[in-house]
Amino acid sequence: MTTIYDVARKAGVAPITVSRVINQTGYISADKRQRVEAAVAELGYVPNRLASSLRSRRTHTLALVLSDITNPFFTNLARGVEDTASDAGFTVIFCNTDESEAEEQKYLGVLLQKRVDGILLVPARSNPDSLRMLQHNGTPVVVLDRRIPHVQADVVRCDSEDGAYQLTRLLLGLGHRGIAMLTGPKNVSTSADRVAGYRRALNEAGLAKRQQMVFYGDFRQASGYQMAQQALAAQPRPTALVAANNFITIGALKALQEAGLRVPEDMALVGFDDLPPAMVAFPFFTVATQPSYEMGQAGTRLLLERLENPAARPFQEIILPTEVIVRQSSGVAKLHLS
Amino acid sequence: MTTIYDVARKAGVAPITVSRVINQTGYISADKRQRVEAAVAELGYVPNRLASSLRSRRTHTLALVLSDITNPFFTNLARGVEDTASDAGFTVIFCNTDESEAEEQKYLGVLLQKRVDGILLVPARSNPDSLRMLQHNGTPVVVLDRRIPHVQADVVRCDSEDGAYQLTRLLLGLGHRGIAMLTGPKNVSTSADRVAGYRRALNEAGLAKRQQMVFYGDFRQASGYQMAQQALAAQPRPTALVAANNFITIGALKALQEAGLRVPEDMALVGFDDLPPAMVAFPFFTVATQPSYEMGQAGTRLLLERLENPAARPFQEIILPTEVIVRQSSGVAKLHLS
DNA sequence: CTGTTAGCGCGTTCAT
DNA sequence: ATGAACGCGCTAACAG
Repeated sequence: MTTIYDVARKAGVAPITVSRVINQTGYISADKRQRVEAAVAELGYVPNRLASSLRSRRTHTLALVLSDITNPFFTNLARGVEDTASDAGFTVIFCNTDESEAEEQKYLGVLLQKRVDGILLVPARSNPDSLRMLQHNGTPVVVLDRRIPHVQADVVRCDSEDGAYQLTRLLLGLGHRGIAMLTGPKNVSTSADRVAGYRRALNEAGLAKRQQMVFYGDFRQASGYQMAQQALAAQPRPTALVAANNFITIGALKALQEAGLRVPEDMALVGFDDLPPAMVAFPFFTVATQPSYEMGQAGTRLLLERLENPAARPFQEIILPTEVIVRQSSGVAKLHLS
Repeated sequence: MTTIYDVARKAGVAPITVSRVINQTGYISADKRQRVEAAVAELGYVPNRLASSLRSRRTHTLALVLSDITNPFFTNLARGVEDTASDAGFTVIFCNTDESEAEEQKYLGVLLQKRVDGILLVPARSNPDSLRMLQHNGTPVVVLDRRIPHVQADVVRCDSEDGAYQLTRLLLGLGHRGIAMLTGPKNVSTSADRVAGYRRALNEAGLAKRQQMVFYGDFRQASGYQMAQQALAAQPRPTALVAANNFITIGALKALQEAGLRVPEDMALVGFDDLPPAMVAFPFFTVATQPSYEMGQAGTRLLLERLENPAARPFQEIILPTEVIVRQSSGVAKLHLS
């Protein structure tokens, strides 16, 4: 493998001069620069970033740790991260935790060993251990999508509470009084915040706690299916469902279809997260949509700033707005029809 | 930052012994192993893989270079890669080329500098330059999803020709004679192979070349939309469309809807690539589906084998089968109805 | 089973 | 504007 020394010899300069040309650092005379560049081309020299990173303590690598890249919400987020990082000359390592804290720990350990410059973390749980470990280690982190209570950190997330509040208000406005919430794990902030928004809307509408129905599961389709079945078995049976993410929404729809119920005629169904237009043949669901690409973008920018200037500014929390898109699945006013 | 020397001093052993404990290489007495592990824990030592990779010439990192992770086909493929790599102790760097050869070149250059152990490449074009460059450099590569003509390499892909053949046969069997193909770029093998399968089916049915209609675009929704409009303007107007991927299919559907045409009554529509069940409210499209997760899995296994044992076996080409799933969008027999 | 020596390829630091 | 010397942290190679 050819090294900086081979290039230096061929160009008749010192190795450090080659280094300076490659990294565009310091001033080099046009003459020597050209000789170096010629030698690089001739030898097909490929700089070894392992060695340079070891010496300079910068890897120009970020990591994105998330639950499941298979979910379009996270795919878009990942794309936002990658585009932004790439523009700044960084590459990105992706890690899927599948919402497992053990996987998360394992990956974070590996990433620290690889000395990534910074980490974008969608925490598997509200447990602060992982984040504390990273902060203790000194690796810059930005938390994405979710909060971790009682810990100071840079965070970029959406307003889950407000999104759920709006969705629930919409259903209330359509005359529904029996509204059930199908959500993810209790100790994931998005899950908890969406429940909170749901409860606030019902409380404001004067519906007491015993008229509030919350089902906890996880963020996958199978769970949505099961929770919807539970909701159908409840007495009194709800007339509307709020699903805490896209996969839960689809799972719930399947359960309703199997039960022979029409949406929205027999049961209204709304949910969090929209699907990209390029994936949907028949847009149907009323949703609270989150700007996932922008979230990845903003998080990466924040992280890159931190790298430039560690501890230059206090921790920041960026909260992006959710937007409700009304389609068919929420139905039209029931009171007036009946 | 604490190093292997700090650990060695604290444990009263030589640095190399620490190295052996950490990497589980060679035999170490239980006594020393425990002392080392205690020292590691006490100091919170995190091995520097930059240094170890520099020395050992292995980074335990793979790269996946693909066109767009936002497409569920590639997302699943990526997940197959990540799961397999992770199980083997490798991390994965993802790169989106957006089908641009320039982006591809740029990324490959960076990856070589980072000394990734191997590369999984979905080539942007059939152009062999990138692959040749990697092979010349000596970095193991596995080509995924697409062929690169006239170059020897490990390849894992699906049988695009056969999938398109089957889809077209299905339409022929339903009585269609005016069948148009909406495909991607001419110089991407999946695009070309699907055209070939389409033509073979039509040829076998005795439909001459002038009765074959092929529209070339790219693999995105907007392109599908435009190609469908062109197909609608053709004389005679086709009665069925074959789309070369999922995004083209959706784009085509939108164009048909805008033109006031019903699918499948006024126009049959079939395509390549299914969407994951968790994303689809109403399964509608008749498709040729590819096992994308398995493709990522198989490709990664092949690559890992190569790393273990460079040049131990000849290049391999694994061709996975496509499967046709019949749903509504292809319609039922027209001849019998009319 | 354990240790010694040396060097992977580069950039920091200091000098001129 | 350019260079010399050194070390980043680790493991290959060899010795015992």
